[in-house]
Amino acid sequence: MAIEVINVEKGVPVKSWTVGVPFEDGARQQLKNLASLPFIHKWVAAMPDVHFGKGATIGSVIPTTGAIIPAAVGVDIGCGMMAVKTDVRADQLPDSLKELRSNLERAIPHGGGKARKRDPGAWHDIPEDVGQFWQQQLADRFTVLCDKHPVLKNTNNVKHLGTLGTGNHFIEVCLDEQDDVWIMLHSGSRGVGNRIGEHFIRLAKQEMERFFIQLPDRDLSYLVEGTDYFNDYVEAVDWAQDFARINRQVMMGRALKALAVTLNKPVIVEREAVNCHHNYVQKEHHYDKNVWLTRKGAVSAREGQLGIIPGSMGARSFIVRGKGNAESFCSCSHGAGRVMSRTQAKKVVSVEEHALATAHVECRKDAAVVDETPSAYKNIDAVMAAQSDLVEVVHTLRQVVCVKG
DNA sequence: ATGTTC
Repeated sequence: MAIEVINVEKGVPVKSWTVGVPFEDGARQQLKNLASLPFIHKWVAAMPDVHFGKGATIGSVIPTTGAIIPAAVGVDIGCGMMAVKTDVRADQLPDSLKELRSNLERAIPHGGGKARKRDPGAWHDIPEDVGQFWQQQLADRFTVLCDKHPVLKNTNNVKHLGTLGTGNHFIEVCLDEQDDVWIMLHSGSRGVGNRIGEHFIRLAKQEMERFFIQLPDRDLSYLVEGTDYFNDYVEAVDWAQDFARINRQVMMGRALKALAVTLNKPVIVEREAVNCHHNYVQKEHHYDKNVWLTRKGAVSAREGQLGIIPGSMGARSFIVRGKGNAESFCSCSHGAGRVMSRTQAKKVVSVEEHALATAHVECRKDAAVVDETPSAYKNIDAVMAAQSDLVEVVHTLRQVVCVKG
């Protein structure tokens, strides 16, 4: 399998799994900027869905030693996917999927802004299961974080645990090649993760000024290992990643319940759930060194490890198994990758075109979701072909219901 | 992506 190598003057190379999936010059420059930093271990890896993003390129894998770039992790800390296979078969689903969609929409707070003015996509009263998860796994550590960083206090935190959010966050009902029914969802650490991200991005920028460090891009501001801010960030980011994982777990429980209520029968989960981040940083070992591995829009793909690569609304999604490709730092893409921005998509694609492209899916087809239309994304088949040495496809899923945030 | 807001 061919990869593209971009050599960077006074920096490490960029190794890019983008043969057959061209990407824009802006993203290329961002990758070069990253590769020019003095603390990158070996090289920067770019996945086939790579595209321009704030801070660092979406679809990049960044191994660092002695520093972390908070803006490379971004503000949607721990954003990722969860999927389960159920014992339900396609022919057991009702002819009209409208009721299933509305049951899912009722079971899981979603959306924001005008849709719910007082409590945008949040719990009004905290359900018991949510309260328990919070108390058992998140509450104490959050108190510690707030003591050191009071700016984290006035956030929605527990009120957002088990809620979907907005934008490209979604819940889907899909069918695999044997017509077995899956539930798949995409969400992150919501408002509180966002606050953590923004806070430490600001601190990193301040640190750069304090030490007179010049960078090709202020969004590459970093925290230095050993400093208090670094230690606090590692704690906070780890907490937000747990919040995101639990968030998806809570929603999955509720989605399965909504499916059971709709079918008026118990629903059994047939295979172990896959729950993977695609926007995160953690300690990993690569090429004889312990490094901080930032995956911004990339999924871990160690040998045998299962991951989820969603296509766009109306396209197919994939359950994949990692091949443990060392050169990619054991990673793969996190989706199809955008070819146009949200604003551009809304300008270029009509509501009618969007409705046509998603005709086979029970989903919203109004102007507000046109930015998620399939033609705003790269061709998922080309993206999968470009990473055939990173993952193998275990299941190909097609959506039948999609709830957008 | 989020929260707030014009």
